[in-house]
Amino acid sequence: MQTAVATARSIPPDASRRSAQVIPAAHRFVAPDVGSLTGITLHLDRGAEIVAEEDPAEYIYQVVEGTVRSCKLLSDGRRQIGSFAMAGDYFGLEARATHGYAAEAITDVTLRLINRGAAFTAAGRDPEIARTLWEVTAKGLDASQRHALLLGRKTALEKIGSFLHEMAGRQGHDDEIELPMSRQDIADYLGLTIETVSRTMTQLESAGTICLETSRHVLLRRPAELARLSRC
Amino acid sequence: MQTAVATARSIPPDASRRSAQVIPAAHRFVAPDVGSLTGITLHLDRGAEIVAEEDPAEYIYQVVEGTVRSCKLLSDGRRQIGSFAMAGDYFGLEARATHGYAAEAITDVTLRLINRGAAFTAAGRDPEIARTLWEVTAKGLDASQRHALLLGRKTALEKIGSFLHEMAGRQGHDDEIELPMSRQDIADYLGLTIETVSRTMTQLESAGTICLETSRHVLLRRPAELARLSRC
DNA sequence: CGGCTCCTTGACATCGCTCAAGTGTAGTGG
DNA sequence: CCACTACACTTGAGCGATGTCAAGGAGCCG
Repeated sequence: MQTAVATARSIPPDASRRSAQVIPAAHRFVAPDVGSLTGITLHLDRGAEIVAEEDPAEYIYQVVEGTVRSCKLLSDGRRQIGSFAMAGDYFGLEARATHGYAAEAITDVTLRLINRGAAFTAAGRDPEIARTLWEVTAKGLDASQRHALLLGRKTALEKIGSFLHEMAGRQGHDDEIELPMSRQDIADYLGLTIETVSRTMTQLESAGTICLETSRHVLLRRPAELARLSRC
Repeated sequence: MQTAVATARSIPPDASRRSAQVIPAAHRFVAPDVGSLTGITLHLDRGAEIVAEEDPAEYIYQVVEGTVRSCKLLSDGRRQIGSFAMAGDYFGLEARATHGYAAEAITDVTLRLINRGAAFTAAGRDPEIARTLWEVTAKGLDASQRHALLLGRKTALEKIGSFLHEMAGRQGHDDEIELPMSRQDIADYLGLTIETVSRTMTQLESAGTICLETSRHVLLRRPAELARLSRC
């Protein structure tokens, strides 16, 4: 296995949306590994663009450490973040030969790159690898559909509640979250504006549901309340 | 291959949201077939619930004729339709052993059922089947992420424009659409209310972009304008 | 013709957005 | 260590797109 350090492409000038903090602790849930496929390990700085929309899909990526956002843009700059990939998560695994969304490092990240062609060849030989590729994709689809329900039908309060609940689950803590992403990223993930995110967080704090130790460090005073807000 | 006619489960009492019209003409784009896997063919009446949320995932379904909606519900009845499955499309192919969404027949439908276990077994033997299963899932993921961008960041006008543009593409016509679904279904697909859907359609008609022959039969006067509204 | 639905339209309310300050907070250089 | 800068975040005021509530029209079927 090779190792490399790179800065990749530089940040697009418009991206006044970088994040600014600590890498979250190791996560409890780690996706299954794509069998014996080795890959290149890559370290990237926060803000690096990993793939751009419509880039040829050369690699499948697995996050080793750090957080990556996958997003789509409208021509006027409106942005929708489809998912945050954290330790163990895969991204860049798609049907078409080009990426359908951009991927950017929110924190400094360590990635494992798997050649797309090699992965497909291996999947053709080994049913277990094929099954894992499919499962990774199917879980992404499930998550995306749950996210669509949130975007289309939940209120701002429910969106923030669901988000905090989701992050707590992913970080494996019941009562404490470290947010690696900015308010702007949260807004673009939830289909809100940055102001509404901020106001709604404040509202949850006033209600005693959470405590904002710092803007990126959140204590969950009443996790059950967040679970209720995120419930279907 | 067996054939059967059934009425399946009856419509939940709350579902005052049935659709009421003609099956669209055959579609131009037909998804690849899952190899040699035969299955049961099933005819269902409009309104039939094909699978409920959290039902055990026994089958993978392919639509032969008609239209199916996949949707998720919040406990208070708010609904989000994730996708409409039309001739050739698959649904019910998921990572978990239970369905993540309900599927309901919008029109009378003909379905091909493929036993989930049998499909996975076949995929374990035949890499081409495995690849097809993955591709179907990956395309669903891609569609779901484009849909998330629409739900999170587009205006009502852009949502309706994108929807009409999408339907025109799927039906293979440039200037005419037959909508198999109700205004309520469209609203639940786009994250709007039925009134906003109706008003926005009227607005597009006043602007000369479309012509509502009947509420379900739409002529596209300026397809380029719809393409512009749906553009990224 | 009567009774359903489905759809459209109007009047009004409201949630979340826009615009605009103002307040941290981290990083940098003297 | 402090001053300065640059972001990131919060808060307020006002507005507007979309939702809510209510009524009426249109098509379909018995």
